[in-house]
Amino acid sequence: MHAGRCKNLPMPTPPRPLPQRPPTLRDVAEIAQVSIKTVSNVVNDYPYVKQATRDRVLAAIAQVGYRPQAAAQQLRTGASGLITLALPSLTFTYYSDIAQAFIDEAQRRGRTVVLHTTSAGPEAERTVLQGFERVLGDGVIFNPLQLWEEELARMERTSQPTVFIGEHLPEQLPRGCDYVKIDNEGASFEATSLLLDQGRRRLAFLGAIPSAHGVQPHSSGTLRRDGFLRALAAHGLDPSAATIQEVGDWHRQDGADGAEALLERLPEVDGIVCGNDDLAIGVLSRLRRHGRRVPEDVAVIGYDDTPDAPFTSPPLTTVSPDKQALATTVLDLLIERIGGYDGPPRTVMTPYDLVVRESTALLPA
Amino acid sequence: MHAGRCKNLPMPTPPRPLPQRPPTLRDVAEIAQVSIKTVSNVVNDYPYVKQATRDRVLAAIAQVGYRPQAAAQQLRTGASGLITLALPSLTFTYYSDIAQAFIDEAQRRGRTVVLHTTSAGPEAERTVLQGFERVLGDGVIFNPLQLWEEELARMERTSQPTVFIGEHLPEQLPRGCDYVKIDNEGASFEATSLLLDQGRRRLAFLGAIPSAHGVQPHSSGTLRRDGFLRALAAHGLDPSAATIQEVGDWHRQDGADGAEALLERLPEVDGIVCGNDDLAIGVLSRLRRHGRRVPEDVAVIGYDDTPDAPFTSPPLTTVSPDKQALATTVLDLLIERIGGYDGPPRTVMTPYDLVVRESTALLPA
DNA sequence: TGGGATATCTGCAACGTTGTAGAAACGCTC
DNA sequence: GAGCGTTTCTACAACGTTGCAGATATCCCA
Repeated sequence: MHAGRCKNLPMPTPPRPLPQRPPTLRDVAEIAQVSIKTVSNVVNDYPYVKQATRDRVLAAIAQVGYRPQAAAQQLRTGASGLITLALPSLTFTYYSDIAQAFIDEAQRRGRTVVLHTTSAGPEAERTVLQGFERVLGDGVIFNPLQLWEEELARMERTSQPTVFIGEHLPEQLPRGCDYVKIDNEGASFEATSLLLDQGRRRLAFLGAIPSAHGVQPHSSGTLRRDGFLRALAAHGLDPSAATIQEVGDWHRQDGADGAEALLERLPEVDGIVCGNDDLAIGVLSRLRRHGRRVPEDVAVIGYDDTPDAPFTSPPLTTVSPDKQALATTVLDLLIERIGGYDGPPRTVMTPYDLVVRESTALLPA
Repeated sequence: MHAGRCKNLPMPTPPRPLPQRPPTLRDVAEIAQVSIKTVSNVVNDYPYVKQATRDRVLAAIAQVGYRPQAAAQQLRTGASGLITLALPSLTFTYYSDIAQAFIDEAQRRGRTVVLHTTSAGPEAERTVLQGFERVLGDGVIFNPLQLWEEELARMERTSQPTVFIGEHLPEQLPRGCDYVKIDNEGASFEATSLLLDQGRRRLAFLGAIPSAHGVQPHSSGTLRRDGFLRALAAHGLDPSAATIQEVGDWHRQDGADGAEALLERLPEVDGIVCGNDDLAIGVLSRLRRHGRRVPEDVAVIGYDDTPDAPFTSPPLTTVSPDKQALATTVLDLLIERIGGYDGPPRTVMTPYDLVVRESTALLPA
């Protein structure tokens, strides 16, 4: 609360408190008695530097603790080494798993991941598409959930190199991007067939999301449901009579709520194919509460093979996408685009496995 | 394999293929017929710009899709708006939860999170301490696991503004950092007391990690164990006779393995306090396999209140750290330091709750 | 001994932005 | 209509780095 200001006192070099700028090439150069450029050459392993000079420079670097400033490098070279990963939310185990896979794989390639989450909704996703408020990273890995297909289809080209992951993107993608997906429909078909082959006939799919405003959120739900229906048809059942249980979202709690509703609609259900593992975990908790035995009375299948799956009660049969392969493929494509490749959009399918655990054990009968 | 080089052909402006640089202030200025600085003034809401000029500039900005380049801003101003979050691994639900909390809170403050994971070991943690290879963000939030206390104590000051979270940091911290912690010991005391008050007497703590090379990894385990032991003593039991079950790490699988070992050592166990929820989930799965009923035969308590906890079988009693409070507190401190504050290290304790669920239900007796 | 290649080092300019200082135009008062 | 303050705009420099084009010095071979 010191109101008065000393207007005329000439402050001799106001001692800048903390923001003591980190050492620069200039500082190193001064100590090593060489030009700035030579220091730069040493840092960048330019071969034509005498060993003696190199040693002197390296010593100076160590002495002042020099580290290159990413901002200046980026300004000069146009590349930041940053990759933006835009996911719905880390509170879904599936996404935190793939986030880790991407971080590891990026670190392995000398790149750093900037994480952005879009659980806020379509507004947040649109921000991602438009390239954020500031030009920051070299490219984006983007898993949209709520994005209107038409919106994406309208774009002529993405604002920066982009690789989409997830589901339900339009056939016709803008220029400047690629798309890596997982065969949801096929995986769901395979999972459902497993139950049908066991003789179970009163199956339900849990995980459809009612579409609001024409938005199709979690459209992986749609694909997985389609695979479910196709499997029914392939086994001679009538898909139009199938039980499709809607849920509010894809968290554990939604699975629990959905299970309550389902048990009311179809008390004799003997197999539930869930949209993901989190839903399945909620389902298991409610089946237990209602005294249904798994797998004796009801079989349950999840999707994602989250780290939880082997430890649920009983351990959960689930579709396991190859997250490592996903990360590798995506980064290959993205870095190629960052490097200047500008061919037409490419679509790549990555593999999955059906991991069979006790929640779908064969009936002793 | 085109070996020959055309030395003398003067290439007239080689058409740079993709890396078409994004529009700059200069481009906008040209279109709007004003100086670069005026565009900058408009972008930064400098008040002394005529409305007509402002409109013209805004139109030009929209026309070319101008977005400021973070790198140039950082170079000029010295601040990037980036905050580095260094965590062990997102595959622990606890860490992915707090990562999300930090991302949200940072987004709310107009800052972006760079995520770095250090599961690779002490080497990776040392890199964080040294400020990484390049100067990138404005500050770090760092949850070390394996860092030698002495190593940190030896530092005079951190290489950039830092807030530590987690456990077992030295009393004497370097300059330039703060420390936000959770009262692990107290929480564990309270959790253990809950079981003792129910009359359970053959308790075990599961989650100690054998220390290798003098390193004290997961030292939260130590604190939580200490609280456990203190509770025993406070209830008139002999802490030196307590059962402490070691585990290899703190994943679900380690909980499962630890439970197997524990059941062999102390078959009559009637209460297990686990180092975290993931361990508890593994424990529950093995108790079930061995036919032990929870909570009738054995009560189980976890730590972290991960999203799994309400959905385990039975739902898990657990200590719930206030992640939102953690994120808020940490960012407050960090941003204050980034802003130039350079006072001595501060230590802040954030609150927790004991969430009682069925895994510790009272015995009907 | 000359000529060309090779090795080692340097200065300059530019990347896009913003702080500073100041020029120019305007409006007001006496 | 001179003087002064306010509004509006601009030029310049600098942040730290690297590509480019050279300047020397050194070496090898004819």
